[in-house]
Order: sequence, then structure tokens, then C-alpha cells
Amino acid sequence: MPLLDAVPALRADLLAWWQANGRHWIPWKLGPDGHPPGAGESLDPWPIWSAEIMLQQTQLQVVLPYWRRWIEAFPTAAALAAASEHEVLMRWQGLGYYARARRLHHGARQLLDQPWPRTVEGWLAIPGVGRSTAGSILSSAFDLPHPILDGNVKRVLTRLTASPRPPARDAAGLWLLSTALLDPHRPRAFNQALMDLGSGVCTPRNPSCGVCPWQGHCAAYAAGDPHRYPVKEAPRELPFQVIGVGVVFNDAGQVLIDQRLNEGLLGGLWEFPGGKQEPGEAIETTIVRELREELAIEAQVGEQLITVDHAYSHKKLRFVVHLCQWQRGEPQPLASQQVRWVAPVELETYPFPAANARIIAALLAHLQSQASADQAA
DNA sequence: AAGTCGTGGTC
DNA sequence: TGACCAAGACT
Repeated sequence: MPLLDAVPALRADLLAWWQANGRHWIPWKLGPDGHPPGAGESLDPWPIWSAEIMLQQTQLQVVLPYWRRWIEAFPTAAALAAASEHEVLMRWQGLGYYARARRLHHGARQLLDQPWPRTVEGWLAIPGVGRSTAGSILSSAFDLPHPILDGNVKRVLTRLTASPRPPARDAAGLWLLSTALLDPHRPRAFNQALMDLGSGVCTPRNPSCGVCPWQGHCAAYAAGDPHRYPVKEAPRELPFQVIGVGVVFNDAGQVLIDQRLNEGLLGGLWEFPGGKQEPGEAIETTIVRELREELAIEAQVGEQLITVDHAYSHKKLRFVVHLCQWQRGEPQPLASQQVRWVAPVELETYPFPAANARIIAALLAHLQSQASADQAA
């Protein structure tokens, strides 16, 4: 029997499973009374929009504490619009993909004094909102019939059809299937059920096919190899680079930090200055050279503070961090937005990426042990 | 349209 | 120096 003929049964079976087994506790999916909304009932789009942006390529359990603090700080879109970019990045610090925060910030300002969009086109006009996020917001907030296609849905659908192609090679087909399956009478419940199925049953490893409401329709289950889907692209090797980093002190005991450009990796966040080690170059030379090239200062490189290995999505870096002493030259933001001397205790008031947070922890520990050594002497 | 963009969980 | 991946969007 063709899959499309089974659509009514698929909808009914999924929704029945979800009624008993779904995640009915997700905070941004609850009404003001703390209970799930009835069919056709609307929810405040703001907490949902915030959550959907945070959830892009990020697991629910990681998002939850960030989202709670975020909504407490910014209860409305207008509150976010009124906030500074510094405060926005502080609230996003550690969550990754920082362009999401700046786009959400801009989107909130863009929507000021405008009614909430109720069309896909209206949401697509907002920075950071793509087709799947738009569908998720519209179905979650307004119970409107728009499909979604996130990682969970891709996995469920590629297994359901035993698709031989990686999802990126068949986006059009997957969107068609998500659209065809969507229950037009209960879009909010159906989309959430599809994601809950992918999250709790149709999992990447060791799927629980024994309790799956779609087992009888699943081509991958019939073939006995649901774990093979979705078919993966050939993985690429990640380049590895060593970065020399200077924690530069001045005579007042302050350290030098710079704010990265908004474009590119870690855009808008603060960091300790540094740069890529060139072939055959001693790391101390790298640090001296980068401080000259990017800040126009002369500094003396001292002892190593720490090395930090960190994997990003498309490269692996090793930060070799040395304590340095500023000698001369007013720091210039030649490769950054701005540079600043700050007392070590003030570092916590700036948004730093995760690798730099480890450097700060090592620095504070170093200063602590140094202070107690001085006291003993 | 392939490359870019983070981090932490989990095995 | 692990591999793999997660409620994707943007260029």
C-alpha cells in the first residue's frame, strides 16, 4: 500500500501515541494556566520564537536553562529590543552560534509595534528564521497548518521511506512528505508529536521500534536496518591549527581583551588576542607577531598559562596561552571592533566563548595561587 | 550550493 | 588532537 494512502492511519496512530507519551511539559508550549492549549487556541509567540532560535542545532536539555534565564531577562520582544547587544550576548554566552542572538535581537527591533506575522513569508522576513523555524512558530503559537523539517523529522521520514539519499540531497522530497503527513486539523499537536517521536523513539542510535506507532508502515523497519538512516554524507577531515594567545598585563595589573568582528566565527564576543602559528614558528614568536599585527603593541612573552584544545564545527584549534608583559604602544583595534584594558575581576562582565572561559578560569586560579604565595612569603 | 557557524551530551 | 550529532540559517 502506497504510503500516502496510509496518511489518515499514520496521523491517528501518531497522535494517539503522543497523547500518552508526548513531552507535554515543554514550558513554551504551555498556556498562562500552565496547561497545554486547546486546539486552535493561541500562545504568546515571543517565548516560542526565542526557544525555536535557541533550539537550532542545539539539544532541548541544553536550551532549557538558557531559555528560562532569557525569558526572565526579556519577558517580551520589546524588552529584548530595548536591550544592548552586550547584554544580549551575555545572556547567550556559552550557547554557541552567536549570530542567532544578534539576529533575534535585530528581529525583535524589526517587529516593534507590528502585529505578529501569521504567514510563512512574514516570518521568513525576520533574520534567523528559516522555513522550518517559521513552520514551528506558526504551528506552535497559532496552531496553523505549516510543516516543519528539523533533524528529528528528517530522521523519522528517511526511515519511514528508507530513503537512500542524505537528507540534504532530498530536501524537496522531505518537505513534500512532511507537508503531506501534517494533520491540517491538529497541526500543533502533529508537529510536536513528530518531533517527540524522533526524540524519544526514533532515536539516532538504538531506536525503540518495538513501541513505535509507525512500525507497521516503516520501510526501514521492514528492511531490518533503521539505524542506517538517515544516510550520511562523507565526513570531511577537520583542519587543525595552533593559536598563540597572549594574556597581556600592564603595570596596573589589568589584562588586554578585544571584541571580535561581528562577521564570522564567534562574532561580537570578546577574547584574549592571538593568532595562528605559522609553519616553523616558535609559539612565543607567534604571540609577539600577532600582538604587533593586530594591536600594534610590543610585549614580552612570559610563562605558559595553559593550553586549551577546542573543536569547532569545521576546525580544531589548540590555544597555547602565555602570560605577557606590555612594554609599549597604545593598543589599536586593527583586527577587532575594540580593545580594552580590564581588571581580572571584571572579566566576568564580558561575553567570552567557551575556550576563552577556560583561559579565564586558569588565569584567576593562577592569580589566586600567586596571591597566597606572596602572603606566605 | 557547498562552506560556515559552537557547544555539550553521549557513546 | 575521538566520533558523532543536535528543534538550521545564511551566503
